[in-house]
Formats: sequence, structure tokens, C-alpha cells
Amino acid sequence: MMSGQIPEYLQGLNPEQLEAVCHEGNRLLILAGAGTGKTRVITTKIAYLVREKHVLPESILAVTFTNKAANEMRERAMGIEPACERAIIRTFHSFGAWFMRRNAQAFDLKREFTIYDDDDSAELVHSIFPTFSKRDCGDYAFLIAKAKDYGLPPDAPNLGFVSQHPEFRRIYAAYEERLRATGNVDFGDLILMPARLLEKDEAIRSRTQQRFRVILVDEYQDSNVAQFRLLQQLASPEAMLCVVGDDDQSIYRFRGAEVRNILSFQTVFPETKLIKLERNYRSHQKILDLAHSIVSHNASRLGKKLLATRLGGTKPRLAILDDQDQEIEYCAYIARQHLQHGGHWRDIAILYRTNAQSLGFERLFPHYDIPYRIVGALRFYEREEVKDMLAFLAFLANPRDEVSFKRIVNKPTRGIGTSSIEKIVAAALQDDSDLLKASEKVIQGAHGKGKEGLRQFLSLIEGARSSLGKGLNDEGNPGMLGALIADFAKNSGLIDFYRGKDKISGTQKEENIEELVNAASDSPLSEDGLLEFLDTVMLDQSQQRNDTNADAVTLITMHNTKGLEFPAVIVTGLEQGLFPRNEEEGDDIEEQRRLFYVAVTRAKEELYLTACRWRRLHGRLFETFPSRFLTEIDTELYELWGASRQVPHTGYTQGALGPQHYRPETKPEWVPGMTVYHDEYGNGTVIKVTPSQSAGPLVIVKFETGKVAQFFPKYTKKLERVEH
DNA sequence: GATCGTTCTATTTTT
DNA sequence: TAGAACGATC
Repeated sequence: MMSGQIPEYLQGLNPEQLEAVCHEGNRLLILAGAGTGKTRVITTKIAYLVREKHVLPESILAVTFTNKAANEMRERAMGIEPACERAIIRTFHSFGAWFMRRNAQAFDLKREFTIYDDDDSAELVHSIFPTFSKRDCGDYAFLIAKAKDYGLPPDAPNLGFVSQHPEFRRIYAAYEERLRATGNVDFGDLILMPARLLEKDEAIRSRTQQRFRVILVDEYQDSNVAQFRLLQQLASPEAMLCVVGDDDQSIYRFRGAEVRNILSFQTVFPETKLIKLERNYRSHQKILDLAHSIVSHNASRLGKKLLATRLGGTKPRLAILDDQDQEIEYCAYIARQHLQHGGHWRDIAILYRTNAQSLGFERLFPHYDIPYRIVGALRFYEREEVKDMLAFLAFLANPRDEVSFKRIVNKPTRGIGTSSIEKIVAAALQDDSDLLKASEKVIQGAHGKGKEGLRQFLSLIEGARSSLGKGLNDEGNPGMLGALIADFAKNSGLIDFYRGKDKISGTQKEENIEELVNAASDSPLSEDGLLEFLDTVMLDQSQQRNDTNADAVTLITMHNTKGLEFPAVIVTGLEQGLFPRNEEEGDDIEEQRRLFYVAVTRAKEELYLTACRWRRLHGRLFETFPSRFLTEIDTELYELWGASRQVPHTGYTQGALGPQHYRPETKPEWVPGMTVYHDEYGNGTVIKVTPSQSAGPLVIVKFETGKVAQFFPKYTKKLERVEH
């Protein structure tokens, strides 16, 4: 700093945060636990570098994983130092797209490429292999995406790491070839292609490295192998590379995230300075202790322990309930109580592992008069009609885009059958031309209804292309993209088509189109405007405008809660087989444990955990056992909520759906000192028996191996009394 | 090319 | 249980 005077924006940082902001070494790993103010650190650091160190904002690159996080980062940095507007603050993928558009030639791409999402990829696989089922196509697309996440091209020797399938390499290679023919890229390409280009093209590499003197990465624990390779290429030894993350919150392994990126950061860059942020500003200590008790069972972690700055707080509470309906009723009861104590509905979040678990809440909450909102259910850009419009735009931008062409060419039906479409696609591939030219060609030989339909479609596209080229609306003024979409919806007959569907099925397709038109109403009617709009839309498929302000209970998957916080959190469905699933072991178990950790660290004041003895799954009723994660938690850290007394009723009585046939068996008694045998742990001695009201006694056993574990004998069959 | 009945299958999802 | 996907049928 220039003088002894500490600038205002640095005041209020704790010593570790301040150190993280001011540290000047080239490799910095900030291990930031949940709720430790990591966004504040990263944004303050950007502003600090610009303001105090006179780093050019343009030479700062900050990458995150979600658009929401990127936007927040930019706004907060600008709040401190307006010049930060010029910094490149983007998601990884949006940075990739930015980089690829600027260097399109080096990638052998036309400027007008658009981005295929996962569905489009699956469609492309289906195009190449029409005999494959939709499902298989989706699976292959997933594997291809995963291969790219791991940085593996089709000819990679170790492609077997992703799939052992003998045909996978061939399928992947065919996909790549066809994708290149369309001139488009997929999500994986946005990372892997820049990484590979920088690896092999020294001129571009050094030019890029000279530009970016500072590289910051948020949520680093979620980065994948390809992203790591990209970072390695972007960051010259002289550049400052600062990664911020929490190894305990890595929960996207199934999507290619590689915890080892953060675990081994110090090994890869030995000069790394490590700063841990462990002061938590969100939750009180009792919640943090429970969270720590969970995650400390993981072997693969750098290790850190959160310390609360907030005082007081009540112990988390565990409730063992009979079945889902009772679990829902319990949640309703908790929510109501919260309100009676002056809280709001919006303070409460109900967390679950699978989306399907929201169904019960949706069914019963109206009866309990509990307002709710579901986060992450159906996404705006996944809707049929929205995808149709986007396909139209994408095809307008890039007439080689086979997937988009197929989606709209015969919708609504214009009599263009599969065989005509195949002919057109084949002709385009044959002549290495685009689908418009190929259509013109095929139209010669066509006749009847199909010919007329194709002519209609072509004139529709021609009209749109010409107004895009002119950039003017009907009055001769500069036009907007929104109007183009609206015109297309009308002229193509799609709007009538949707209107009909809306009438029959009560959907809101027409409204959704209007919403999309609105979203595009600020985009200029030009090639650039079009590409920019498509990028924004394709790269931000987050659940649109769910009114966060509404006073309603939040229903949400544990995954979706990352980065959020709530005064009261209920983590439901803590049963073996559901969370974790039975087949999960090793690294998977550790990831699930981290997910549990993420879930409980969302709570600011109240934390509730629930498990059911019976769970309906795929229409069948199963007897379940408490999650192994529950038995791992030190019993001192939570209170057991007794449920042998009835869950207080909230007015609504349900039908006799419950499992009436279930009668708790009377198990033999358990007393301290008793010798027991456990399926996995062997012989042991009961050291303590705690009665509970609903779950039967809780038995704590010290095994000969030294391991201490606790059980509800009522729920486990693995623990047996040894007869004397 | 729409509609109906049968069959299958069943996490999580930043981009 | 419930939704999607596929094949058969009109």
C-alpha cells in the first residue's frame, strides 16, 4: 500500500482475508471454507490490484463456473473500483467462447459458429447413428463430454478411462468429424480446444500470456482436467495465478470435476502460498461442529476447520420419521413453527438428494397452506418452443448447423419427410456446402407437397436473412433481434401451432416465446447481435427468473444449494440407499459426504435432519436404514427429535396411505457392557445406550478394532447380541 | 403424421 | 409410480 493508511475497502477484512488480498506471490491457493467470505476476498483482490498495484484491468482474467457468480463478481469488484469493468470476468466456458471467436481462424472455424448444448450433442449422435436409441445417443454424448472434460481426444491412448465400450472411440471420432462439418462446437470444445491450441501454437500462447498478468479462479475445486490444462497454458510463470476453492465442497465429480486439481495444486506449483480462510460468518458453531464431524471422515482433503464468528445457536435436530408423508408433515410443522417465531417462509429451505423427492411436497404443501417454490425444476431454455426459436436463430447464423435445421425445417409440418431431410443433409456433406444450398439443390428433384413445403421454409429463412443483413425493421429504422424472432414465430406458423397446444394441454408456450422475444429485444438486428445473443443464451441456461423475492419455502436439491444460505435448513431423506446410494463407495462416498457437508453448511441458524424408516421408491415401498453419514456424526452434536409422539397435526389429515402393515418389532434389550457382534466391524462391547422415543435405543459400541460406532438396532440387522 | 398402447427404467447437472 | 420412448395402427 502507498501509505500507512489502510483504504476503506480493506478495512473490515480479517487478517487472513487481508493477507489473501495483498499477497503478491505468483501462485496462491486460498482454501476458503463455506461462508468465509471468499467472494469478498476475490473481488477485493481484483479491485486492490487495479487500484493499488496499478494492474491494467484488461490484463486481469477472473473465471468462475456460473454466470450468476461471474456477474456478482464483476458487480462487486466494480463497486469498489469502477475500472474493473474492463477486467475479463467470465465463466470458464464463456471465456473459451470469447477466446475462440477472437481466434476463430486458428481453430479452423468460421466466425459464425454457435454452441451445441448437451441435448444438441445427443441429437448429433443420433443423426450420425440413426439406429441408436435416443437413450444410447444421450449416453454417448455424455461420455464424449466427459472425455473432453478429461482432455481426451478420440485418439487418446487412455480413452478407456472414460469408457471401455469397444465402439466408443469410433463413435466419438465420427461425432467429432460431423461436428466439425457443422462448423459448430460443443461445451467441452470451449475448454479443450483453447487448451490444445495454446499448447501447440507458441505465438498465440505468448501473445495470450502477455495479455493476462493476473488469473483468478473461483470455485477451483470444481475445475476439470481440461480446465486445469487451459489454466496452465494461460498462466505464464511471471503471471499471478490465484485459485480459490474448498476441497470439501467438490460435488461435481460426475460432471468431470477433479478434486485432485485443488488437492495437488501445491505439488504442481511448489512455490504456492497457501492461505486458509476458516472464520465463518454464516452459521453458528453448533452447525459448524456437525458439518466438521461429517466431512472429517473423508481421507482426501487438505484439512481445515471452520470457526464461527457468530455466537449462540441451537443444536441441530435429527428426526426419524415413519415415511415420506410424515417427513413432509414434519417439514410443514417446522416451517409453521418458524413462522410463529416471527420468521418468514422464505427463510426455510428443504433439501433433498433427488428431484423426485420434491413431488411429495408439491402434493401435500397446498393442503398445509405452505407456499413453496421449486428451484431447478424445468429450465426456460430447455422448453420445446424456446429451443425451436433458438434453433431458428442458430441456423440463421450458421446454415451448416444440422441439428438446428432438422429441428425446425418441418415444424410445423410442411410435408418435408425424413427422406428429403436426409437427402439434404447428405448433399451438404457431400459438397461441403451448407444446408441452404443443399436444399436448393434437392428442391429441383422434389415434387408435390414436399417441394412446396421446402420452398416455403427457404423463403422464410431467406426473408429473415435479408432483414438480418439489412439490420432494419419495417419502418427502415435499426431493428432488434426480438422482432425477428416474433416475425419468424408468426410466419413459420409455429405460434399458431403452440397456441393450439396451449389450448389442449394448458401449457404456456406462447408466453414463453414472448418472454424470449423480450430477452432479445435489446439485441441489435445484426450478425454480431445475433451471435452475441446466442452465446449469452447458450452459456447461461440457468433456471430463469424464479422470483426469489416471493415469500415461499424453497424446495431444492442439495447440489443446487451451493453458494446459497438460509436461516433454516431441513436436509431430508437421510437414508441408506437414497443418500448415499447403496452402490456408492470409495471416492463416490467421499463426494456424497461433501454434498452432505455442503447441505448443512447452508444453514445460518436452524438445522434439521430427517430420515424415514420407509421410503417409496419407483412405486415400491422399502424399509430403509439411516444414512451411514448419520451414524458417523458424533451423537453429542445433535438432538434426537422423538417421534413416537405424533407429529403435531397442522389440520390436514391424509388418507390411509401409510404403511399400516408395519409394526415395530420388540427387539431384545441393550445394556452397557454387553458383548455384541457386527457384520463389518466384528466383536465389540456396548459402552452406552441412549434411549430415544421414535428410533428405539441408540447403542454405542466400542469394537475390538478400537473403532467406536453407534447404531439404532431397530434399523440395522448387522448388529447382533452375542449370547452368553 | 398423429395417436394410442406397451414397455422400460429410475442421481446429482455449474456450462 | 410416472414419464419417456418406441412401435403399431389408422
